[in-house]
Parts: sequence; C-alpha cells; structure tokens
Amino acid sequence: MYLASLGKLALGSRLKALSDHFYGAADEVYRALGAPIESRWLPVLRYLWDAGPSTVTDVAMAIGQTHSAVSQLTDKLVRAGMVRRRRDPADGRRTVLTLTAGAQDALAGLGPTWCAVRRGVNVSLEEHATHLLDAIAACERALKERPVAEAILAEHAAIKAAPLEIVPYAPALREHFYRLNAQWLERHFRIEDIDRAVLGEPERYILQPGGAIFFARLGEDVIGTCALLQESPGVFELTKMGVDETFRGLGAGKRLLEACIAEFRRRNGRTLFLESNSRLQTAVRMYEKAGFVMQPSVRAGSHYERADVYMIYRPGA
Amino acid sequence: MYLASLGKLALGSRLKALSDHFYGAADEVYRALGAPIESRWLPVLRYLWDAGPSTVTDVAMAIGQTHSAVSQLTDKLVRAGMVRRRRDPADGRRTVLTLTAGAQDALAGLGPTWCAVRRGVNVSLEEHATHLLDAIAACERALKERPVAEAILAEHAAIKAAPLEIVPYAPALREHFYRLNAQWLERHFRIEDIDRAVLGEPERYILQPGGAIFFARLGEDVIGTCALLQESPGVFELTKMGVDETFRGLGAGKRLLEACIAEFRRRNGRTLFLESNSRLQTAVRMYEKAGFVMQPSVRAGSHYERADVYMIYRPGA
DNA sequence: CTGAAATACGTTAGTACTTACGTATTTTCT
DNA sequence: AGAAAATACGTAAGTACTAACGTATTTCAG
Repeated sequence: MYLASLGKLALGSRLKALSDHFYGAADEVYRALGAPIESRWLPVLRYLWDAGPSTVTDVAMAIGQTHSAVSQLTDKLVRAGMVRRRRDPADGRRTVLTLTAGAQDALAGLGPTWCAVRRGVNVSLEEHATHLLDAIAACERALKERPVAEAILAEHAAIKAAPLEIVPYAPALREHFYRLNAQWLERHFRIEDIDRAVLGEPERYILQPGGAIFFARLGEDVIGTCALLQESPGVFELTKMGVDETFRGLGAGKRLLEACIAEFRRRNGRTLFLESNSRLQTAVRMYEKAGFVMQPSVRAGSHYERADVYMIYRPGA
Repeated sequence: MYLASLGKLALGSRLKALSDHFYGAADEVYRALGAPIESRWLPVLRYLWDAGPSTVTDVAMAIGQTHSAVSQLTDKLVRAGMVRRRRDPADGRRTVLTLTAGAQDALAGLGPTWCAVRRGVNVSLEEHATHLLDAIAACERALKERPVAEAILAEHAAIKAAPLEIVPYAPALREHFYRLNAQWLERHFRIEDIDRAVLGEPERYILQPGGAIFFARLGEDVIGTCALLQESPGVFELTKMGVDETFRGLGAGKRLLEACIAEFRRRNGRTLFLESNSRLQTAVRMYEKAGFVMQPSVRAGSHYERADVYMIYRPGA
C-alpha cells in the first residue's frame, strides 16, 4: 500500500479509509440481520439509550460532533420513527430527544448483534483491535494536551533556524553511522553480514583502506551519513548513504553526496561507482542528478545480495 | 469521552474523528506556512512525485480511492495549476496525469514542511504515533485476510445457536469468578483488599457463610457471574455481579439476578440488599427493574469505598 | 475480422458531514 | 426592568467523498 510508505504524512487518509471500512462492515451486518438501524445512527441511539432523553447539544458533545450534525441526523431518526423531538418546557431554546418505544424495543433486540460485532472484531483483528483502540485513546488524550498543528509549526521554525552542516567522521559519531544505515536496511531489506561488519567498525573497513565518512548535522541532530570506500587504488565506491526518515526532504542526501564527490576529486580518484537497489527510487534519482550513470548490468563480484543497480560517476556525460 | 465507552462498536466514528483532526491540523499548517496545497491533495501529488506521470486508475489504486474521486480531485488540481491531464497516445481510454513545473517546485519546497510534520507528530503524540501506525497497518492486513462483516455474521450465528445457561458454583469455575469481576473493577475503580480476598477464595468468604454463586454460560464460554452473600441470618447481600464486556446485551445479567433472587427465596431470606456505584447506570437500572429500591443514603458500615448506591429488594413495591 | 466483453474515466446524484448564518429564548449586567 | 450577551438549534451552502451510470476505446473470442 502506497499510503503506508508516506507514514505520518498520510495519517488522515489512512484513518479515513479504515473508518469507512468499519462503517461499511457494520451496515453490511445490520442489513444481513435485518436490524432497523444504520451504522451512523449508533452513537446517537446508544447515547439516548444509555443516558436517557437528552438535548441536541448534550448528544453532540457526548459523541464529538457538531450540533447541526446531530440535528440533521435527528431528522432522519424522526422519519425512521426512532426518536421524538420535544421542546424542553423548562428552557424554550432546547430540544429534548427521546427514544420511541419502537426504538427501545429495537435496541433491546440488538444486544446479540452488538455482542457479535465485538466478538467478530476480535476474531478478525485479534489483538490488533485492542492495540488500535488503545492507540486511538492515547492519541485523543495527547492531542488534547498538545495540539499537533502548534507542535508542527514549532518544529518548522526550529528546522528553518538550524544550520545543515556536513562534517567528517569522528569517533563520537560511530553509533550514528550504524543507526542511520540500519534504519533503511531494516525497512527495505535485511542487514547482511558485510553490513554488520562495516557498520560496526567503520574505522577498520572504510577509513583505514583510504576512505572517508561524512555526516549531516541539523543543529544538535545527526540526520544522515555517507561513505567513500577505496576499493583499489584510485577506484572508489560510494556506499552507506543513509538519511533519517524523519529528516528526509531537507537536502541532506544531496549535500552528503556532493561532499563525497568533492572528496573523491580531492584524492584524484579515477573511478567512482555505487551499487543500489531499484526499489530505492528516490535515491537512484538523486544519484542520476549528481552525475551517476546507470550501467546495463549489475557489477561483477558485488558484495551485496540486494544490489540490482550499478552506477558509475560520469560528470557532464 | 462517551464514544470510548462503546469500544469496538464505535470504531468507525472514532477513527473518523481522528482522521478529521489530522486533516484539519495539516491544513492549518499549510495555511500558516503559505504552502500552496491542501491536505487532501497530498496522496495524489506525492504519488505523482514519487512514481512519475500516472493514469487515473493507477493513482486511485495506489492511494486506495475510487477512480472518480481521483478524477474529481484532478479537476481541482488542474484548476490550481498543479497537474496536467493528457490523453495516453498508446491507449486512448487512459488519462495520464503529470505534475506541472510549478507543482514540482512547490513540492520540492515542501521538504522542510513535511519534515516538520513528522517531527511535530512525534512531539505531540510521542510513541503513540508509532503505535497508531503499527496498529493501522496490522488492521489493514488482517481485514484483507478475514473480512470483519463475515466474522461478525458467523459469531452472530454461533451466539444465537448457543444456549444461555445459569449454573451453580463449581471449583473448576473459581478462576472465572475472579476474571469476570476483575474486569469491571479494573475498568471503573480499582481492586480493594476485600475484593482480592473474596474473589480469590469464594468458597471461604461466600459459600461457607451460607451464600451461593452462580455463573452464566454461553456454550463453552463462561460469560458472567453473581453471588449471594449471607451477611447475618436471613440477611443476604447481592454482590460480585460481573458480565464479560464482550458478552453484554445477551441478558446474562438479568438471568443471573433472577437466579440469585430465586435462591434468596428458596432460603427464606428476610432481607436482600446490594451496594453499587452510580457510575454503573446500566447495572443500577437492571436492579431497579428486578425489584430493588434505591435507598436515600449509603449503607452504614459498608465494606466498599466505591459504594455510593444502596438498594434493598422490595418486590412489588 | 467482427461482435462481445472488458477497461478507463468522466458525470451525476446522493451521503455525511462542516461552516456560516439566522432566529428564538434565556442569562447576565447595570 | 431593560439592554446586551450568551445559548440552543435549525437551515443553507459547501466539501469530500461513493455508487451508479454512460461513453469512449481496447482486448478477446471464434
């Protein structure tokens, strides 16, 4: 599913899709069992059932919708003979909604249906249903305390204010080299033995053979890395490019790539190549823009199982 | 929040509310930062950005919407100058959607904004955002495998077929006595010392002093329990009524109550009382229907902190 | 090669909301 | 008590979809 790859950017869309799915399933069940209600009615009807006669605003507050939504839904419920509208004698502004006797009977008869819904959801979703409910509840609470729009704007200001810097390897950054590469490896492939070795001891496998490692920092955060590995005299491999998923889109990848190419030139390298995977389209496009050219076949003697893309640096070609 | 109390019955409504919240927050951010897009456009625009020119159906499949939704959204995007519609020269039925140069620039400039969105969501929701995403993904997968409507209908048939029986205490049922009561105690209050003792050793605390315990079974499942405790000769307390949340609405509570009252009569009891809490409205209403009458004040010398309701059985009163 | 089936996609009508607004009624302020 | 503010709620208009339909175009079957 493409939306899943957008992660937190498409939360709204995915929640909507799930929501529609559940509404649809509920309506299918009600129709199949001949129940005289619709899924959208449930919050109002159940609230009147649990709390007794209530005003439009009471119901709206309880079920988290606007008063006009409740008012319009009431029109339908009145037409369906489920609810009666009455003026509150004590306060002429208020409309009191009451379940009709027919609705009371209908709801009482729905006990087994609701029980089946709870059981069916458990069967279908297993423990995920509970996780989903817990996550929803936790998010509802968190959003009430810290509105997300505010937090985003604050983060935006912080990102805009922080300088994006490229810095060379330093021992204190070693763990970041592992972290930043493990992230995309785990997401798209799996960590091969050669990865574990190189990521764990970058000094030995990259710097000592005459390579270089760069990091991208945004203020205090280390958000990306890229390495230049000397394969044989004058022949370099661009490898271990990784940008923290949260910080994609800031241009860190491009800056790291430029830093590696500059280092390659500084060392008078002859050949610069890289291996990648066609699934990492964004990365491959970035390499192309930077001057790498796609080769017709994979590199002979590649170290990586996942490599199905082989590119060579040919500036201006 | 009332909807939370409906649990799995109102999944659709709660997901919709959360979804709207995220859409609203995103639009607020885009507006505040002067970004020329709307939250609903994102899936289409990002897909065209990631995948390149695509047909209407391609986009619709990728983002999980109908082709007409994409078609209508395209109208808007064309009007906004973000997308171009072209006929596919190779297949005259197809419409290929392409991002305009202006849209490419706009999206490229949104990198920091999207980064801020991811960061802001993390700040606002902390680890709950990840839990929510994981739960959504798990549910999406599960729903594809086992459609929930089918599962519900199967459960409904099973529930209707299984007989609801009331059975007396048996040692093999002891753990159910604990489980069924712990469920509502933990949800609404907390387990007091006296609960732990009585629930752990019902023989000693309830049966031995001359009481009785009943269980409700639905087929193989033990779904509810209720106890009659002899407080002093001829004076009984109705207590430890608990019905599994999943199985509410089948009438098990009523049946258990009737069984206890019958037992009280069989023993020629003089007084039958109960203590409860006003938050448990459904239960209190059930007690009233069965013949219990609300007393003006709590019982003197109650064992329970949570008791704020005191009722005495007065049939026909 | 031709007619039937499949597909691609736009259009229309309908649903479930929201926002904005208008009109009663009640509460508050002085 | 009387005016201003707050409230309760219905209505109108708009949005973001879906389902159903109609019309091209392509594919397939014989």
